[in-house]
Amino acid sequence: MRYWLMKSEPADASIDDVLAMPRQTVAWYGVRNYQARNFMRDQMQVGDKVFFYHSNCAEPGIAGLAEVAKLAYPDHTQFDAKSKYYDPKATPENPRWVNVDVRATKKTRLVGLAELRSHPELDKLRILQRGNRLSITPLDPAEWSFICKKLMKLKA
DNA sequence: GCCAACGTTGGC
DNA sequence: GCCAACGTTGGC
Repeated sequence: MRYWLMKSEPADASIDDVLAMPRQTVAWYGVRNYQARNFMRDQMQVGDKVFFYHSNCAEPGIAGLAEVAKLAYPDHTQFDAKSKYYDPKATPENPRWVNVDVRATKKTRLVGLAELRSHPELDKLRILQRGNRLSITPLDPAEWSFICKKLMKLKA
């Protein structure tokens, strides 16, 4: 079992949006970064735990809990010429991009960047490193459980 | 909207 | 294989 933080732009898919979907599940399509793709393709297992992170929005931070619901499979948007995620170099015989399915399990209070940064225990968190832009990053178990404890408290 | 940081592209 | 130019990310 591994632990992940996955970024989503709330304008695209917020935690509320995903919780409102059938089976609270969404295909995590549109990842076009090789490192993030490789995490999904090579490491994610059904049942892996996920922090659902809101990025590029007024209040960036962890907004909910989720889990991996389906192993990686070809991202259908890479074949769709009308999609903004279309990749002309990808073919069904030779897909370049994959996605997992993610099931949202719970909306949490929002734990913003400033709060995350305030804890020395989270110094190594990938999302807090300078210049980090990866949309999918692993957490170690200690980081996961530390943040979970924070989420259970009402305030920072 | 700004801009720092980073990834990708493509000419050579 | 180098590296400059360009595009994207994402907090502020």
